[in-house]
Amino acid sequence: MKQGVDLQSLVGYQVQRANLRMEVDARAALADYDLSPAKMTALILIRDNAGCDQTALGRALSINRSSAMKLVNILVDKGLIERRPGRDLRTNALALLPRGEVQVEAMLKAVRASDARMTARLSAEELETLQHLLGRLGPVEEEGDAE
Amino acid sequence: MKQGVDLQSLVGYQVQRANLRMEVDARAALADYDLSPAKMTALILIRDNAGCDQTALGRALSINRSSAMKLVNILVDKGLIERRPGRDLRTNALALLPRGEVQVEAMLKAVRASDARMTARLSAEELETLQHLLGRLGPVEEEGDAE
DNA sequence: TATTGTTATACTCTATAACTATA
DNA sequence: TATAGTTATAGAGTATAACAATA
Repeated sequence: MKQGVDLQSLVGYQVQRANLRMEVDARAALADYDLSPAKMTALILIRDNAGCDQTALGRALSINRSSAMKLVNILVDKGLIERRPGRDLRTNALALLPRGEVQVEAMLKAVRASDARMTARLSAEELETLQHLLGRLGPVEEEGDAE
Repeated sequence: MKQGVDLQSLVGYQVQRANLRMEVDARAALADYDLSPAKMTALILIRDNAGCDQTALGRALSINRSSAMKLVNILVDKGLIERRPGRDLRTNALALLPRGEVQVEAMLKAVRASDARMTARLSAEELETLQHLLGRLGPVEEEGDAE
């Protein structure tokens, strides 16, 4: 199937295809844990930001409050995290439970192996370049864009 | 919200975040057309592979026959493509209609502008490097992997 | 007034399973 | 037997809208 110059020349398309390949492999690496890569990310964020609330978690994942709620419910039901009293009566403080810590470590091991295999064709220097360039993809504020 | 070294060091995570940023912007750029970036991709593939069947289109998009069916139905309903008799009686030959051609051109213009804005921080050389590195992300066949 | 959590509902995208017609 | 299209159904992930409690 021809892809043509129109698709090939779009960086967004290339990023999307690369992401799909990476994600499929990472998902397979996590199959034993019944958690998607995104849910592993949530666990790591909760671990590294102990006591954060659901809304902040959602912001970090680029999902809204309601979606974050659903995600947190799933992780709570699996016994990986816990809702504790937060900084005021509206707010939860999310905490990773011991079982969650163990699971995060195991999942990270599996995902790191996937990541290493998928990036094996790149040298250490190329990897650093790739990460640097990816980090610079983003909107550039235009003339009238500031408020 | 701290992201921590565990996430930062995963190339898959960086690709996913970059893809999300690119996709949000491209989707916004296509808002006038009521078609997602993926549907635009489908139109381009049909245009550049006139007469292809649904299964081949699905393969190119990494979706299965059934999902490709749904996608094709939507594009047909919008009057952008057409199912024509294929190479045998089982098969459709997909064809972009004149209205679809006009629409693809307009959408490409919008998406190219989005892509240009999102990559504006990178030089031409850096862009080429990025595309090259992205293209090399993928599984490396291991010892016992061949059949 | 603004924010957090919550619930109900709906939409998009994809998948599986089964069927029909054709090869 | 295998393949293409089709249909019904289901699941994951996300969103919007509304509400209660709290700030």
